[in-house]
Amino acid sequence: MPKRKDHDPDCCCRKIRGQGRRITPARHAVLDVLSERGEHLTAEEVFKAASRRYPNLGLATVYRTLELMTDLGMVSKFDTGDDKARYEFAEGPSAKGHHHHLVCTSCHKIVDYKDFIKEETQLLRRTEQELTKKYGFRIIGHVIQFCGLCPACAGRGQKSGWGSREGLLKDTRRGQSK
Amino acid sequence: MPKRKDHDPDCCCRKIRGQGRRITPARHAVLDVLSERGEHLTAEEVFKAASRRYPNLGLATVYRTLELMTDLGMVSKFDTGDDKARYEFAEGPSAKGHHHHLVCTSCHKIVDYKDFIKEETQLLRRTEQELTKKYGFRIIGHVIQFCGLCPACAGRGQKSGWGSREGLLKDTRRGQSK
DNA sequence: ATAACTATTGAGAACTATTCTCAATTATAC
DNA sequence: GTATAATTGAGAATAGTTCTCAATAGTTAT
Ligand SMILES: [Mn+2]
Ligand SMILES: [Mn+2]
Ligand SMILES: [Zn+2]
Ligand SMILES: [Zn+2]
Repeated sequence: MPKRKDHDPDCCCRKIRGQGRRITPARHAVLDVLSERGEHLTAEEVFKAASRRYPNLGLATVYRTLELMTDLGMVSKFDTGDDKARYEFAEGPSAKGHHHHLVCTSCHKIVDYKDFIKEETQLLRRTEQELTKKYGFRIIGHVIQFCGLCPACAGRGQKSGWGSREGLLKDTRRGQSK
Repeated sequence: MPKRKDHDPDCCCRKIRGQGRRITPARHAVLDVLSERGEHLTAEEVFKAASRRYPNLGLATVYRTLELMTDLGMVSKFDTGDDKARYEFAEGPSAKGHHHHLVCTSCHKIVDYKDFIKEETQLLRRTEQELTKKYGFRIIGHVIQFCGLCPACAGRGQKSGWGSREGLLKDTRRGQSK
């Protein structure tokens, strides 16, 4: 049996409506995919999956819908360093609640974690206040992400794109590695 | 008088040499710009500035050099959500030491901050250990970034690209705003 | 239900930061 | 100096995302 949709249509629709915005099949399809097909999806992945359900969906519409959802706070958009934005539900029953990401800079595997989230949240709140007072920013969110090598990639010394260190360097020189 | 170069050529050169790598004028030019011209520079900005010094520098070379420096850990690369990677010195006299960023999602102003860095570092270290134990990742680095609206942008309700919330929504509809 | 209004859509073109290709150059070791 | 292979510049190529625009279809008022 198919996974159940649990994005709570009523709640979502209520949020989407407003400012003259409309509920459309394309938007439903995107929401459905996001709630059924796990998380950390790229726009392309959302597009492929949602197209099955709603065959003449356009890729541009997926981008537009994801942007809207993000702006509404229903979806969170993030980037793991592979030049493809990723999206996941930020609220509603299928959302995992507030969590952060551990990313493999080599294969781009993403792990959700909540360890120390309590402490983090506390520290973040204090930091936010300090930053607001000091710099006058109206703080809206934060990005916390650890990067490293997953067990598989750590095994054979992989090159990591982000913040890698000597010893893990890609060999960019010509010639065949004898 | 011009700002002094303070990227400590000896230290840098020592790091660059190795694995058969070479010191070249192009690499020097990039290093110089990075150490003299402040931080948070895009590749294009580095290119323009470095070209003045070394007129037939190629943009591709700048990208290659910045990637190398990043891999060597001399430079840190980050992204503020405007689809342009930014670079800054990570170590050496001109580096500001470990700090994090506060980013305006509207005008992309970047503020360095060190508030609570001590506490953050402590928490991060504990979290890293926990994550390593639990998921087997070899952790290499982290990204911590607050996003919000700078005083100027907060003034007139700007749209923020990342994690914005209702009330700050861009009006995407057609027609002229009466 | 019907009509009017206008937000939304799909298709493809356009955009743009970054990477790739390759012959020519040049830093380095001997 | 010579030999070797790393590096370079120029431009082409790539790829994720945004834009354009005529056509379509939610929504609201009638
Ligand atoms: Mn997640
Ligand atoms: Mn900085
Ligand atoms: Zn991996
Ligand atoms: Zn701003």
